Amino acid sequence: MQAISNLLLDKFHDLSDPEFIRDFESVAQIQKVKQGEMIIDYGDFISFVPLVISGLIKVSRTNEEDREILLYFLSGGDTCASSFSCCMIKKRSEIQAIAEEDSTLIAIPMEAADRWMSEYKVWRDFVFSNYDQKMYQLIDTIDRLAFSQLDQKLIDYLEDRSRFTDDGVIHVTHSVIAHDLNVSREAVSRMLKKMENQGMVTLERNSITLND
DNA sequence: ACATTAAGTGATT
DNA sequence: AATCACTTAATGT
Repeated sequence: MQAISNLLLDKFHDLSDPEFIRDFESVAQIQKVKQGEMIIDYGDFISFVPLVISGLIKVSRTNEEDREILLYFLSGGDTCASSFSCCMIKKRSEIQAIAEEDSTLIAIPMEAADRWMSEYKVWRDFVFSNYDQKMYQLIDTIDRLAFSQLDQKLIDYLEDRSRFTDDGVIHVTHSVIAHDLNVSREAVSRMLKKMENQGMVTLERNSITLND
């Protein structure tokens, strides 16, 4: 039980309250997910709040016309903002979370996450600041979908994703990008080629490097 | 060696 | 910019 709180403190420094940690240890569960694994699907009843320790999670939503839109990514130190609201009002999930890489999560039972809101200031602050942060990311996403042309969308997308790598190499195929941005694969390939000619990126099979 | 998948390209709408 | 048809290159079995 020592290990799990170390994981917590390593990625979530804001939650370092001794009393909280003790309570946390009694309910938290480590959950490992493999790349491509569906963590939350539409209509799932969410019974826990996930805290992401490592890896990368893609949170997205698909509309009636089967178009998937990317909402945001979660990496170490993040939590799923919409899972809170989902839990609190006992609603089924409106979104989908898929592991983009092998990832490690800590699952907090909804009952505890709820109770902590009134018991621990560190937890409450953490939840709200995270919610706020994710809201801004969502606004960015909306801007991107509504107003940007493909070149800008691509740059934003790549910058967004490169924040989650330490060597600047993004492991992704053109068709995955195309899918995330709701454009054709050919358009992505052509645009990336242009960007490569301008020296902005370096292209390899299955990976893209963003050059400042 | 062969099949599959990723990426590049030109033509058409 | 999307779709189609096709080519080329890399990777897996």
